[in-house]
Amino acid sequence: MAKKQNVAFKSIEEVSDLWKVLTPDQLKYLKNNYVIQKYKKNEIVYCEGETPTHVLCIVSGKVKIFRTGVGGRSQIVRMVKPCEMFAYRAMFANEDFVTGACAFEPTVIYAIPKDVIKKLIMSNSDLAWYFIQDLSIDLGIADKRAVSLTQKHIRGRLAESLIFLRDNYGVEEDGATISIYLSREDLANLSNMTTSNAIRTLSTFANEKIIAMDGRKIKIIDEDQLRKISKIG
Amino acid sequence: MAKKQNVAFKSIEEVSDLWKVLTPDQLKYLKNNYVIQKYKKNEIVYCEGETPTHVLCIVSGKVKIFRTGVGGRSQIVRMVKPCEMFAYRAMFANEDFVTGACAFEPTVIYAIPKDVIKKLIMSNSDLAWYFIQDLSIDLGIADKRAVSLTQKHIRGRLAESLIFLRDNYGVEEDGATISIYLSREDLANLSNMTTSNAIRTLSTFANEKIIAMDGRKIKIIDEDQLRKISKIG
DNA sequence: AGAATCGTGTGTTTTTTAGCATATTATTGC
DNA sequence: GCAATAATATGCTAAAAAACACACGATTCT
Repeated sequence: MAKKQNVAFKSIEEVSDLWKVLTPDQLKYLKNNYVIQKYKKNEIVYCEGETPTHVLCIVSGKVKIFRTGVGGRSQIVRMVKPCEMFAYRAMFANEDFVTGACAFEPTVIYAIPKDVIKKLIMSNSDLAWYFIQDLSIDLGIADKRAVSLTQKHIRGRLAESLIFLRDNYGVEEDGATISIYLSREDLANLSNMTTSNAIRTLSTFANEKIIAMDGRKIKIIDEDQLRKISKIG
Repeated sequence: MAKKQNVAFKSIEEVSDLWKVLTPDQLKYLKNNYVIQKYKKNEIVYCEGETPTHVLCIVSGKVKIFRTGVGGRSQIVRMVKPCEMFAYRAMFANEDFVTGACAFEPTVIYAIPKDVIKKLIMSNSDLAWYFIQDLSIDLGIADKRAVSLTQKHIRGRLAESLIFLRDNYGVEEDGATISIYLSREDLANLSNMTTSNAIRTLSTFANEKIIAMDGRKIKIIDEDQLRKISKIG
Protein backbone atom coordinates (compact mmCIF):
# COMPACT_ATOMS: atom_id res chain seq x y z
CA MET A 1 0.00 0.00 0.00
CA ALA A 2 3.05 2.27 0.16
CA LYS A 3 3.29 3.13 -3.52
CA LYS A 4 0.38 4.82 -5.14
CA GLN A 5 -0.24 2.88 -8.32
CA ASN A 6 -0.66 5.30 -11.16
CA VAL A 7 0.00 3.10 -14.13
CA ALA A 8 -1.02 4.36 -17.53
CA PHE A 9 -3.71 2.02 -18.82
CA LYS A 10 -3.97 0.87 -22.37
CA SER A 11 -5.77 3.43 -24.46
CA ILE A 12 -9.24 2.43 -25.57
CA GLU A 13 -8.21 1.50 -29.11
CA GLU A 14 -5.55 -0.79 -27.69
CA VAL A 15 -8.02 -2.61 -25.48
CA SER A 16 -10.07 -3.95 -28.35
CA ASP A 17 -9.48 -4.46 -32.06
CA LEU A 18 -13.12 -3.60 -32.49
CA TRP A 19 -12.42 0.11 -32.70
CA LYS A 20 -10.26 -0.37 -35.79
CA VAL A 21 -13.46 -0.21 -37.84
CA LEU A 22 -13.97 3.41 -36.76
CA THR A 23 -12.99 6.33 -38.99
CA PRO A 24 -10.42 8.76 -37.51
CA ASP A 25 -13.24 11.19 -36.68
CA GLN A 26 -15.29 8.50 -34.99
CA LEU A 27 -12.28 7.32 -32.97
CA LYS A 28 -11.64 10.89 -31.86
CA TYR A 29 -15.27 11.23 -30.81
CA LEU A 30 -15.00 8.00 -28.82
CA LYS A 31 -11.74 9.01 -27.13
CA ASN A 32 -13.24 12.32 -26.07
CA ASN A 33 -16.26 10.67 -24.56
CA TYR A 34 -15.38 7.70 -22.40
CA VAL A 35 -14.61 7.58 -18.72
CA ILE A 36 -12.49 5.28 -16.57
CA GLN A 37 -14.01 3.36 -13.68
CA LYS A 38 -12.14 1.32 -11.08
CA TYR A 39 -13.61 -1.41 -8.93
CA LYS A 40 -12.20 -3.27 -5.95
CA LYS A 41 -12.43 -7.02 -5.50
CA ASN A 42 -16.06 -8.06 -4.88
CA GLU A 43 -17.33 -4.57 -5.65
CA ILE A 44 -20.67 -4.29 -7.43
CA VAL A 45 -20.49 -2.71 -10.91
CA TYR A 46 -24.25 -2.50 -11.35
CA CYS A 47 -27.34 -3.99 -9.75
CA GLU A 48 -30.38 -5.82 -11.06
CA GLY A 49 -33.11 -3.30 -11.75
CA GLU A 50 -30.86 -0.31 -12.44
CA THR A 51 -31.13 1.60 -15.70
CA PRO A 52 -28.09 1.24 -17.96
CA THR A 53 -26.25 4.43 -18.86
CA HIS A 54 -22.92 3.22 -20.25
CA VAL A 55 -21.52 0.36 -22.27
CA LEU A 56 -18.61 -1.09 -20.31
CA CYS A 57 -15.35 -2.54 -21.60
CA ILE A 58 -12.91 -4.32 -19.29
CA VAL A 59 -9.32 -3.10 -19.46
CA SER A 60 -8.07 -5.39 -16.72
CA GLY A 61 -9.73 -7.67 -14.22
CA LYS A 62 -12.67 -10.05 -14.34
CA VAL A 63 -16.40 -9.53 -13.81
CA LYS A 64 -19.28 -11.91 -13.22
CA ILE A 65 -22.79 -11.26 -14.52
CA PHE A 66 -25.36 -12.87 -12.25
CA ARG A 67 -29.08 -13.05 -11.71
CA THR A 68 -30.90 -13.55 -8.44
CA GLY A 69 -33.61 -16.19 -8.68
CA VAL A 70 -36.10 -17.85 -6.38
CA GLY A 71 -35.38 -17.30 -2.70
CA GLY A 72 -32.40 -15.04 -3.43
CA ARG A 73 -30.39 -17.85 -4.99
CA SER A 74 -27.85 -16.36 -7.37
CA GLN A 75 -26.85 -17.78 -10.75
CA ILE A 76 -23.85 -16.66 -12.78
CA VAL A 77 -25.07 -16.19 -16.36
CA ARG A 78 -21.89 -14.85 -17.97
CA MET A 79 -18.32 -13.99 -17.12
CA VAL A 80 -16.39 -11.15 -18.71
CA LYS A 81 -12.63 -10.84 -19.18
CA PRO A 82 -10.29 -8.11 -20.43
CA CYS A 83 -11.06 -6.68 -23.88
CA GLU A 84 -14.66 -7.83 -23.63
CA MET A 85 -17.68 -5.59 -23.36
CA PHE A 86 -20.75 -5.94 -21.21
CA ALA A 87 -23.78 -4.03 -19.91
CA TYR A 88 -24.94 -3.44 -23.47
CA ARG A 89 -27.72 -6.05 -23.64
CA ALA A 90 -30.13 -4.23 -21.36
CA MET A 91 -29.20 -0.89 -22.93
CA PHE A 92 -29.85 -2.09 -26.48
CA ALA A 93 -33.09 -3.75 -25.44
CA ASN A 94 -34.17 -0.51 -23.72
CA GLU A 95 -34.66 -2.40 -20.49
CA ASP A 96 -33.41 -2.07 -16.95
CA PHE A 97 -30.76 -4.62 -16.01
CA VAL A 98 -32.15 -8.11 -15.39
CA THR A 99 -28.71 -9.10 -14.13
CA GLY A 100 -26.17 -7.62 -11.78
CA ALA A 101 -22.40 -7.35 -12.28
CA CYS A 102 -19.66 -7.78 -9.71
CA ALA A 103 -15.85 -7.63 -9.97
CA PHE A 104 -14.04 -10.88 -9.11
CA GLU A 105 -10.78 -9.03 -8.69
CA PRO A 106 -9.57 -5.41 -8.94
CA THR A 107 -10.96 -4.29 -12.28
CA VAL A 108 -10.51 -1.29 -14.56
CA ILE A 109 -13.30 -0.44 -16.96
CA TYR A 110 -13.81 2.03 -19.80
CA ALA A 111 -17.38 3.32 -19.79
CA ILE A 112 -18.92 4.69 -22.97
CA PRO A 113 -22.14 6.70 -22.57
CA LYS A 114 -25.27 5.30 -24.15
CA ASP A 115 -25.80 8.07 -26.71
CA VAL A 116 -22.15 7.95 -27.77
CA ILE A 117 -22.19 4.22 -28.54
CA LYS A 118 -25.57 4.51 -30.22
CA LYS A 119 -24.35 7.35 -32.46
CA LEU A 120 -21.28 5.30 -33.39
CA ILE A 121 -23.37 2.22 -34.19
CA MET A 122 -25.81 4.21 -36.30
CA SER A 123 -22.99 5.82 -38.26
CA ASN A 124 -20.76 2.78 -38.70
CA SER A 125 -22.25 -0.38 -40.13
CA ASP A 126 -19.17 -2.47 -39.31
CA LEU A 127 -19.57 -1.59 -35.66
CA ALA A 128 -23.27 -2.45 -35.84
CA TRP A 129 -22.40 -5.76 -37.46
CA TYR A 130 -19.91 -6.46 -34.67
CA PHE A 131 -22.61 -6.10 -32.04
CA ILE A 132 -25.05 -8.20 -34.07
CA GLN A 133 -22.43 -10.96 -34.20
CA ASP A 134 -21.52 -10.60 -30.56
CA LEU A 135 -25.12 -10.77 -29.37
CA SER A 136 -25.78 -13.74 -31.66
CA ILE A 137 -22.82 -15.63 -30.24
CA ASP A 138 -23.93 -14.86 -26.68
CA LEU A 139 -27.49 -15.97 -27.42
CA GLY A 140 -26.17 -19.27 -28.79
CA ILE A 141 -24.12 -19.77 -25.64
CA ALA A 142 -27.18 -18.96 -23.50
CA ASP A 143 -29.32 -21.48 -25.41
CA LYS A 144 -26.73 -24.23 -24.99
CA ARG A 145 -26.17 -23.39 -21.35
CA ALA A 146 -29.87 -23.52 -20.52
CA VAL A 147 -30.07 -27.08 -21.80
CA SER A 148 -26.84 -28.16 -20.08
CA LEU A 149 -27.80 -26.62 -16.77
CA THR A 150 -31.23 -28.22 -16.78
CA GLN A 151 -30.45 -31.65 -18.20
CA LYS A 152 -26.98 -32.60 -17.01
CA HIS A 153 -26.41 -34.06 -13.58
CA ILE A 154 -24.23 -32.42 -10.99
CA ARG A 155 -21.00 -34.08 -12.11
CA GLY A 156 -21.66 -33.15 -15.73
CA ARG A 157 -22.47 -29.55 -14.89
CA LEU A 158 -19.39 -29.07 -12.73
CA ALA A 159 -17.16 -30.71 -15.34
CA GLU A 160 -18.61 -28.39 -17.98
CA SER A 161 -17.94 -25.35 -15.80
CA LEU A 162 -14.33 -26.36 -15.21
CA ILE A 163 -13.77 -26.82 -18.93
CA PHE A 164 -15.49 -23.50 -19.62
CA LEU A 165 -13.23 -21.74 -17.13
CA ARG A 166 -10.12 -23.31 -18.64
CA ASP A 167 -11.13 -22.49 -22.21
CA ASN A 168 -12.05 -18.94 -21.26
CA TYR A 169 -9.34 -17.90 -18.85
CA GLY A 170 -6.54 -20.24 -19.89
CA VAL A 171 -4.00 -21.99 -17.71
CA GLU A 172 -0.89 -20.98 -15.80
CA GLU A 173 2.72 -21.81 -16.66
CA ASP A 174 2.26 -25.42 -15.58
CA GLY A 175 -0.20 -25.84 -18.43
CA ALA A 176 -2.93 -27.24 -16.20
CA THR A 177 -3.93 -24.84 -13.40
CA ILE A 178 -6.99 -22.81 -14.38
CA SER A 179 -6.13 -19.09 -14.42
CA ILE A 180 -9.09 -17.94 -12.39
CA TYR A 181 -9.64 -18.65 -8.71
CA LEU A 182 -13.31 -18.91 -7.84
CA SER A 183 -14.83 -19.55 -4.45
CA ARG A 184 -16.75 -22.79 -4.10
CA GLU A 185 -19.87 -20.67 -3.89
CA ASP A 186 -19.19 -18.95 -7.23
CA LEU A 187 -18.42 -22.31 -8.78
CA ALA A 188 -21.75 -23.56 -7.46
CA ASN A 189 -23.61 -20.50 -8.78
CA LEU A 190 -21.99 -21.03 -12.17
CA SER A 191 -22.94 -24.71 -12.22
CA ASN A 192 -26.45 -24.49 -10.80
CA MET A 193 -25.92 -26.40 -7.59
CA THR A 194 -25.60 -25.76 -3.88
CA THR A 195 -22.22 -24.85 -2.41
CA SER A 196 -22.18 -28.13 -0.47
CA ASN A 197 -22.60 -30.11 -3.66
CA ALA A 198 -19.90 -28.13 -5.47
CA ILE A 199 -17.48 -28.88 -2.63
CA ARG A 200 -18.49 -32.53 -2.47
CA THR A 201 -18.22 -33.06 -6.22
CA LEU A 202 -14.86 -31.28 -6.44
CA SER A 203 -13.58 -33.63 -3.72
CA THR A 204 -14.86 -36.62 -5.67
CA PHE A 205 -13.11 -35.39 -8.84
CA ALA A 206 -9.91 -34.95 -6.82
CA ASN A 207 -10.21 -38.48 -5.38
CA GLU A 208 -10.71 -39.80 -8.90
CA LYS A 209 -7.50 -37.98 -9.92
CA ILE A 210 -9.39 -35.97 -12.53
CA ILE A 211 -8.37 -32.69 -10.92
CA ALA A 212 -6.03 -31.57 -8.14
CA MET A 213 -6.84 -28.73 -5.75
CA ASP A 214 -4.78 -26.32 -3.72
CA GLY A 215 -7.17 -23.94 -2.04
CA ARG A 216 -8.95 -22.16 -4.88
CA LYS A 217 -6.42 -23.28 -7.45
CA ILE A 218 -7.76 -26.09 -9.59
CA LYS A 219 -5.48 -28.12 -11.82
CA ILE A 220 -7.01 -30.28 -14.54
CA ILE A 221 -5.19 -33.61 -14.56
CA ASP A 222 -7.35 -35.78 -16.79
CA GLU A 223 -8.95 -33.50 -19.34
CA ASP A 224 -10.32 -36.32 -21.48
CA GLN A 225 -12.16 -37.77 -18.52
CA LEU A 226 -13.50 -34.34 -17.56
CA ARG A 227 -14.80 -33.77 -21.08
CA LYS A 228 -16.35 -37.20 -21.05
CA ILE A 229 -18.16 -36.50 -17.78
CA SER A 230 -19.36 -33.18 -19.17
CA LYS A 231 -20.57 -34.80 -22.36
CA ILE A 232 -22.49 -37.72 -20.94
CA GLY A 233 -24.05 -35.32 -18.43
CA MET B 1 -58.41 -31.83 -49.68
CA ALA B 2 -60.81 -31.10 -52.54
CA LYS B 3 -60.06 -27.43 -53.05
CA LYS B 4 -56.56 -26.44 -53.87
CA GLN B 5 -55.77 -23.57 -51.56
CA ASN B 6 -54.11 -20.82 -53.52
CA VAL B 7 -54.68 -17.85 -51.29
CA ALA B 8 -52.59 -14.76 -51.90
CA PHE B 9 -50.40 -14.30 -48.85
CA LYS B 10 -49.60 -10.98 -47.30
CA SER B 11 -46.72 -9.35 -49.13
CA ILE B 12 -43.49 -9.21 -47.22
CA GLU B 13 -43.82 -5.54 -46.24
CA GLU B 14 -47.26 -6.28 -44.83
CA VAL B 15 -45.96 -9.12 -42.67
CA SER B 16 -43.71 -6.92 -40.59
CA ASP B 17 -43.48 -3.21 -39.91
CA LEU B 18 -39.77 -3.70 -39.78
CA TRP B 19 -39.37 -3.20 -43.51
CA LYS B 20 -40.77 0.34 -43.26
CA VAL B 21 -37.25 1.48 -42.45
CA LEU B 22 -36.08 0.43 -45.92
CA THR B 23 -35.68 2.90 -48.76
CA PRO B 24 -37.81 2.22 -51.88
CA ASP B 25 -34.74 0.75 -53.61
CA GLN B 26 -33.94 -1.50 -50.67
CA LEU B 27 -37.54 -2.69 -50.47
CA LYS B 28 -37.50 -3.50 -54.17
CA TYR B 29 -34.28 -5.44 -53.71
CA LEU B 30 -35.84 -7.39 -50.86
CA LYS B 31 -39.04 -8.13 -52.79
CA ASN B 32 -37.03 -9.45 -55.73
CA ASN B 33 -35.02 -11.76 -53.52
CA TYR B 34 -37.15 -13.69 -51.08
CA VAL B 35 -38.80 -17.06 -51.52
CA ILE B 36 -41.89 -18.66 -50.03
CA GLN B 37 -41.67 -21.92 -48.09
CA LYS B 38 -44.58 -24.01 -46.83
CA TYR B 39 -44.45 -26.55 -44.04
CA LYS B 40 -46.97 -29.11 -42.89
CA LYS B 41 -47.85 -29.73 -39.28
CA ASN B 42 -44.90 -31.30 -37.43
CA GLU B 43 -42.60 -30.79 -40.40
CA ILE B 44 -38.99 -29.92 -39.67
CA VAL B 45 -37.87 -26.46 -40.89
CA TYR B 46 -34.20 -27.00 -40.16
CA CYS B 47 -32.10 -29.41 -38.10
CA GLU B 48 -29.42 -28.99 -35.46
CA GLY B 49 -26.04 -28.92 -37.16
CA GLU B 50 -27.19 -27.58 -40.52
CA THR B 51 -25.65 -24.45 -42.00
CA PRO B 52 -28.04 -21.49 -42.17
CA THR B 53 -28.69 -20.03 -45.61
CA HIS B 54 -31.79 -17.86 -45.12
CA VAL B 55 -33.36 -15.65 -42.51
CA LEU B 56 -36.93 -16.84 -42.02
CA CYS B 57 -40.05 -14.80 -41.31
CA ILE B 58 -43.35 -16.44 -40.40
CA VAL B 59 -46.34 -15.32 -42.46
CA SER B 60 -48.79 -17.70 -40.83
CA GLY B 61 -48.43 -20.64 -38.47
CA LYS B 62 -46.28 -21.36 -35.42
CA VAL B 63 -42.80 -22.81 -35.06
CA LYS B 64 -40.87 -24.21 -32.11
CA ILE B 65 -37.10 -23.84 -31.76
CA PHE B 66 -35.68 -26.74 -29.79
CA ARG B 67 -32.39 -28.23 -28.74
CA THR B 68 -31.61 -31.87 -28.14
CA GLY B 69 -29.72 -32.42 -24.91
CA VAL B 70 -28.39 -35.33 -22.90
CA GLY B 71 -29.82 -38.69 -23.94
CA GLY B 72 -31.83 -37.18 -26.79
CA ARG B 73 -34.06 -35.20 -24.42
CA SER B 74 -35.47 -32.20 -26.24
CA GLN B 75 -35.93 -28.72 -24.82
CA ILE B 76 -37.95 -25.94 -26.45
CA VAL B 77 -35.81 -22.80 -26.27
CA ARG B 78 -38.03 -20.36 -28.19
CA MET B 79 -41.34 -20.24 -29.98
CA VAL B 80 -42.03 -18.12 -33.03
CA LYS B 81 -45.35 -16.69 -34.19
CA PRO B 82 -46.52 -14.78 -37.29
CA CYS B 83 -44.58 -11.60 -38.16
CA GLU B 84 -41.58 -12.81 -36.18
CA MET B 85 -38.22 -13.79 -37.62
CA PHE B 86 -35.97 -16.67 -36.73
CA ALA B 87 -32.96 -18.65 -37.95
CA TYR B 88 -30.87 -15.48 -37.89
CA ARG B 89 -28.91 -16.12 -34.69
CA ALA B 90 -26.73 -18.90 -36.07
CA MET B 91 -26.35 -17.04 -39.37
CA PHE B 92 -25.18 -13.81 -37.72
CA ALA B 93 -22.84 -15.73 -35.41
CA ASN B 94 -21.42 -17.56 -38.44
CA GLU B 95 -22.23 -20.87 -36.82
CA ASP B 96 -24.18 -23.95 -37.78
CA PHE B 97 -27.54 -24.23 -36.07
CA VAL B 98 -27.30 -25.31 -32.42
CA THR B 99 -31.09 -25.68 -32.43
CA GLY B 100 -33.66 -27.25 -34.71
CA ALA B 101 -36.99 -25.77 -35.83
CA CYS B 102 -40.29 -27.55 -36.35
CA ALA B 103 -43.74 -26.33 -37.39
CA PHE B 104 -46.49 -26.78 -34.79
CA GLU B 105 -49.14 -26.29 -37.43
CA PRO B 106 -49.26 -25.61 -41.18
CA THR B 107 -46.86 -22.72 -41.59
CA VAL B 108 -45.94 -20.30 -44.39
CA ILE B 109 -42.54 -18.68 -44.28
CA TYR B 110 -40.72 -15.99 -46.27
CA ALA B 111 -37.06 -16.88 -46.63
CA ILE B 112 -34.48 -14.15 -47.27
CA PRO B 113 -31.03 -15.31 -48.45
CA LYS B 114 -28.09 -14.65 -46.18
CA ASP B 115 -26.24 -12.24 -48.48
CA VAL B 116 -29.43 -10.26 -49.15
CA ILE B 117 -30.19 -9.64 -45.47
CA LYS B 118 -26.53 -8.88 -44.76
CA LYS B 119 -26.39 -6.32 -47.58
CA LEU B 120 -29.56 -4.69 -46.28
CA ILE B 121 -28.22 -4.55 -42.72
CA MET B 122 -24.91 -3.08 -43.83
CA SER B 123 -26.64 -0.41 -45.90
CA ASN B 124 -29.40 0.50 -43.46
CA SER B 125 -28.49 1.41 -39.92
CA ASP B 126 -32.10 1.36 -38.74
CA LEU B 127 -32.40 -2.25 -39.83
CA ALA B 128 -29.14 -3.07 -38.08
CA TRP B 129 -30.42 -1.37 -34.95
CA TYR B 130 -33.61 -3.42 -35.15
CA PHE B 131 -31.64 -6.67 -35.09
CA ILE B 132 -29.42 -5.41 -32.28
CA GLN B 133 -32.53 -4.69 -30.25
CA ASP B 134 -34.19 -7.96 -31.15
CA LEU B 135 -31.16 -10.05 -30.24
CA SER B 136 -30.76 -8.09 -26.99
CA ILE B 137 -34.36 -8.75 -26.03
CA ASP B 138 -34.00 -12.47 -26.85
CA LEU B 139 -30.79 -12.70 -24.83
CA GLY B 140 -32.53 -11.14 -21.84
CA ILE B 141 -35.35 -13.66 -22.16
CA ALA B 142 -32.82 -16.49 -22.41
CA ASP B 143 -31.00 -15.30 -19.27
CA LYS B 144 -34.24 -15.10 -17.29
CA ARG B 145 -35.44 -18.45 -18.59
CA ALA B 146 -32.23 -20.22 -17.64
CA VAL B 147 -32.65 -19.13 -14.03
CA SER B 148 -36.38 -19.98 -13.94
CA LEU B 149 -35.89 -23.39 -15.51
CA THR B 150 -33.11 -24.32 -13.12
CA GLN B 151 -34.40 -22.83 -9.89
CA LYS B 152 -38.17 -23.09 -9.93
CA HIS B 153 -39.94 -26.28 -8.96
CA ILE B 154 -42.18 -28.19 -11.35
CA ARG B 155 -45.36 -26.30 -10.44
CA GLY B 156 -43.60 -22.95 -10.83
CA ARG B 157 -42.10 -23.88 -14.18
CA LEU B 158 -45.38 -25.15 -15.59
CA ALA B 159 -47.26 -22.09 -14.33
CA GLU B 160 -44.64 -19.87 -15.97
CA SER B 161 -45.01 -21.73 -19.26
CA LEU B 162 -48.79 -21.38 -19.24
CA ILE B 163 -48.52 -17.65 -18.59
CA PHE B 164 -45.88 -17.36 -21.30
CA LEU B 165 -48.14 -19.13 -23.79
CA ARG B 166 -51.09 -16.92 -22.90
CA ASP B 167 -49.06 -13.71 -23.10
CA ASN B 168 -47.48 -14.79 -26.39
CA TYR B 169 -50.34 -16.37 -28.29
CA GLY B 170 -53.30 -14.71 -26.63
CA VAL B 171 -56.67 -16.20 -25.77
CA GLU B 172 -59.77 -17.20 -27.68
CA GLU B 173 -63.15 -15.45 -27.70
CA ASP B 174 -63.93 -16.72 -24.20
CA GLY B 175 -61.04 -14.61 -22.95
CA ALA B 176 -59.43 -17.51 -21.11
CA THR B 177 -58.53 -20.42 -23.43
CA ILE B 178 -54.90 -20.22 -24.54
CA SER B 179 -54.72 -19.85 -28.35
CA ILE B 180 -52.16 -22.58 -28.91
CA TYR B 181 -52.73 -26.27 -28.40
CA LEU B 182 -49.58 -28.08 -27.33
CA SER B 183 -49.17 -31.76 -26.67
CA ARG B 184 -48.32 -32.69 -23.09
CA GLU B 185 -44.89 -33.64 -24.37
CA ASP B 186 -44.24 -30.18 -25.89
CA LEU B 187 -45.48 -28.56 -22.71
CA ALA B 188 -43.02 -30.74 -20.80
CA ASN B 189 -40.15 -29.85 -23.16
CA LEU B 190 -40.98 -26.18 -22.74
CA SER B 191 -41.05 -26.45 -18.97
CA ASN B 192 -38.05 -28.73 -18.44
CA MET B 193 -39.85 -31.74 -17.03
CA THR B 194 -40.88 -35.23 -18.05
CA THR B 195 -44.16 -35.76 -19.89
CA SER B 196 -45.55 -37.68 -16.90
CA ASN B 197 -44.88 -34.77 -14.61
CA ALA B 198 -46.44 -32.28 -17.03
CA ILE B 199 -49.59 -34.42 -17.17
CA ARG B 200 -49.66 -34.91 -13.41
CA THR B 201 -49.11 -31.23 -12.62
CA LEU B 202 -51.73 -30.11 -15.15
CA SER B 203 -54.22 -32.45 -13.44
CA THR B 204 -53.32 -30.97 -10.07
CA PHE B 205 -53.86 -27.43 -11.40
CA ALA B 206 -57.23 -28.54 -12.79
CA ASN B 207 -58.21 -30.08 -9.44
CA GLU B 208 -57.24 -26.85 -7.73
CA LYS B 209 -59.51 -24.97 -10.20
CA ILE B 210 -56.58 -22.90 -11.43
CA ILE B 211 -57.06 -24.12 -14.99
CA ALA B 212 -59.62 -26.19 -16.91
CA MET B 213 -58.70 -28.63 -19.66
CA ASP B 214 -60.51 -30.01 -22.68
CA GLY B 215 -58.06 -32.20 -24.56
CA ARG B 216 -55.23 -29.88 -25.56
CA LYS B 217 -57.24 -26.77 -24.88
CA ILE B 218 -56.23 -25.11 -21.63
CA LYS B 219 -58.34 -22.42 -20.03
CA ILE B 220 -56.81 -20.23 -17.33
CA ILE B 221 -59.38 -19.81 -14.57
CA ASP B 222 -57.38 -18.25 -11.74
CA GLU B 223 -54.66 -16.17 -13.33
CA ASP B 224 -53.61 -14.51 -10.08
CA GLN B 225 -53.00 -17.88 -8.48
CA LEU B 226 -51.07 -19.07 -11.55
CA ARG B 227 -48.84 -15.99 -11.47
CA LYS B 228 -48.32 -16.52 -7.76
CA ILE B 229 -47.24 -20.13 -8.27
CA SER B 230 -44.91 -19.03 -11.07
CA LYS B 231 -43.42 -16.28 -8.92
CA ILE B 232 -42.75 -18.22 -5.75
CA GLY B 233 -41.24 -21.00 -7.84
C1' DA C 1 -62.42 -52.98 -39.79
C1' DG C 2 -58.82 -54.32 -37.14
C1' DA C 3 -54.03 -53.85 -35.71
C1' DA C 4 -50.65 -50.92 -34.38
C1' DT C 5 -49.08 -46.76 -32.67
C1' DC C 6 -49.35 -42.65 -30.11
C1' DG C 7 -50.89 -39.59 -26.57
C1' DT C 8 -52.70 -39.43 -22.14
C1' DG C 9 -53.35 -40.68 -17.32
C1' DT C 10 -51.94 -42.73 -12.75
C1' DG C 11 -49.54 -45.38 -9.26
C1' DT C 12 -44.97 -47.03 -7.37
C1' DT C 13 -40.02 -47.06 -6.87
C1' DT C 14 -35.53 -45.16 -7.16
C1' DT C 15 -32.30 -41.60 -7.92
C1' DT C 16 -30.79 -37.21 -7.44
C1' DT C 17 -30.20 -33.19 -5.12
C1' DA C 18 -31.38 -29.70 -1.72
C1' DG C 19 -31.44 -28.60 3.10
C1' DC C 20 -29.63 -28.73 7.44
C1' DA C 21 -26.33 -29.49 11.20
C1' DT C 22 -21.90 -29.24 12.63
C1' DA C 23 -16.80 -29.24 12.55
C1' DT C 24 -12.68 -27.30 10.94
C1' DT C 25 -9.78 -24.19 8.73
C1' DA C 26 -8.78 -19.47 6.56
C1' DT C 27 -9.35 -14.62 6.48
C1' DT C 28 -10.51 -10.27 8.01
C1' DG C 29 -11.06 -6.51 11.24
C1' DC C 30 -9.85 -4.34 15.35
C1' DG D 1 -2.45 -11.16 18.21
C1' DC D 2 -6.87 -12.42 18.94
C1' DA D 3 -11.75 -12.45 18.20
C1' DA D 4 -15.10 -12.53 14.79
C1' DT D 5 -16.44 -13.91 10.58
C1' DA D 6 -16.33 -16.29 6.26
C1' DA D 7 -15.10 -20.29 3.56
C1' DT D 8 -14.47 -25.11 3.26
C1' DA D 9 -15.56 -29.82 4.40
C1' DT D 10 -18.54 -33.80 5.55
C1' DG D 11 -22.39 -36.51 7.23
C1' DC D 12 -27.35 -37.16 7.58
C1' DT D 13 -32.24 -36.41 6.27
C1' DA D 14 -35.93 -34.94 3.49
C1' DA D 15 -37.86 -33.50 -0.64
C1' DA D 16 -38.24 -33.35 -5.39
C1' DA D 17 -38.33 -35.26 -9.68
C1' DA D 18 -37.09 -38.95 -12.88
C1' DA D 19 -37.75 -43.59 -14.18
C1' DC D 20 -40.53 -47.31 -14.75
C1' DA D 21 -44.73 -49.96 -15.26
C1' DC D 22 -49.08 -50.34 -16.92
C1' DA D 23 -53.88 -49.07 -18.41
C1' DC D 24 -56.85 -46.91 -21.62
C1' DG D 25 -58.75 -44.16 -25.32
C1' DA D 26 -57.90 -41.91 -29.72
C1' DT D 27 -55.56 -41.84 -34.23
C1' DT D 28 -53.36 -43.65 -37.98
C1' DC D 29 -52.13 -47.12 -41.12
C1' DT D 30 -53.03 -50.90 -43.98
